[in-house]
Amino acid sequence: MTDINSTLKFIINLAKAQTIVNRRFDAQLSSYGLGFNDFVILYHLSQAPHEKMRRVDLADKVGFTASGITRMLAPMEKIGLVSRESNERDARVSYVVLAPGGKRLLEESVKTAEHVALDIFPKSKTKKIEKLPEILDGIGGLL
Amino acid sequence: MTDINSTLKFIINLAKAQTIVNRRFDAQLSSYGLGFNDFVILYHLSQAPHEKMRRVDLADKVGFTASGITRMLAPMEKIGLVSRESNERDARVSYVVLAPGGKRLLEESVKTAEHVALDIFPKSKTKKIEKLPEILDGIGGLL
DNA sequence: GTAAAGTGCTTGATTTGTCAAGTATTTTAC
DNA sequence: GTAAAATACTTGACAAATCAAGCACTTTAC
Repeated sequence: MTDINSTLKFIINLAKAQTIVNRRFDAQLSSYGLGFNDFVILYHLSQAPHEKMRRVDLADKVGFTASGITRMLAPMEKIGLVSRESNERDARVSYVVLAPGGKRLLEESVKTAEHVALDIFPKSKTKKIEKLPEILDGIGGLL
Repeated sequence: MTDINSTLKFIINLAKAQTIVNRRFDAQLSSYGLGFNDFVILYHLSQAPHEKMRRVDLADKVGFTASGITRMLAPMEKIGLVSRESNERDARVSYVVLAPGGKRLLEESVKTAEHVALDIFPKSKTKKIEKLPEILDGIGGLL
């Protein structure tokens, strides 16, 4: 019967919740040609100063590896959602810039995304959720 | 600057937390030859009556598709962690049974898994965590 | 100033899991 | 009792993301 502590149980639940949430977003956002992660990338870019970020920093924000970011960005670049800019001081870095197409698409899709979010966590739970960030905090930074 | 509601922000954080947590478990459990999801499967089987489940029910518990379960179980079956049993009444179903090897490995790895969990969410947060299941509840059932 | 270490990014090989479709069986409804 | 719908599972084709390795450039330390 092997039982486990409540923290581990919580993490198992989190994992399950996550796969379900992800599927739901992907389904709803697919009409814009976006996956959940694409949406998240566009969102983070929109928050960054000058709407651009180093790829490494973006990876860190999203919680992916650098290589994952390279792979995700390639098609987004091809269809004009993001573009590339270099740094004069440091030839190693290349910025990802939110391109006009990406900005437009983000604006179009944000309502849908918010709707899906509220559909998953109904308003009644919103208050509780606002207290949660402190719990997730230790893991890897938020926002 | 496109801002989004707090529920959507929470979900974005959840996703990030999840990928980080997952990587951490995989890293620690790899010494047992297990991934996080393998561990979760063994755990669910250990909880089930007679330590067996229909594949469909297991998929549901873990939050995967039926096909995902088929794929994950194949190698576990090969190395003797789980085995297969059929149902006399219904020839469509095949049970997944926790095999002795799987039971042993679960017992061996559970301490490590709990340790990782507490490492991620320190004891100080355990009390708060215990209130969380009700929030995740709407998503897809727990435990 | 130059060798060693560190950083930023990309690429090949692989793993993990999805979706859509297919097979086999069982249940429903008439 | 039989046709249609539903259920359980598997499979081929693919998508998404990892890791390990490599390349290019920069920083550190001597």
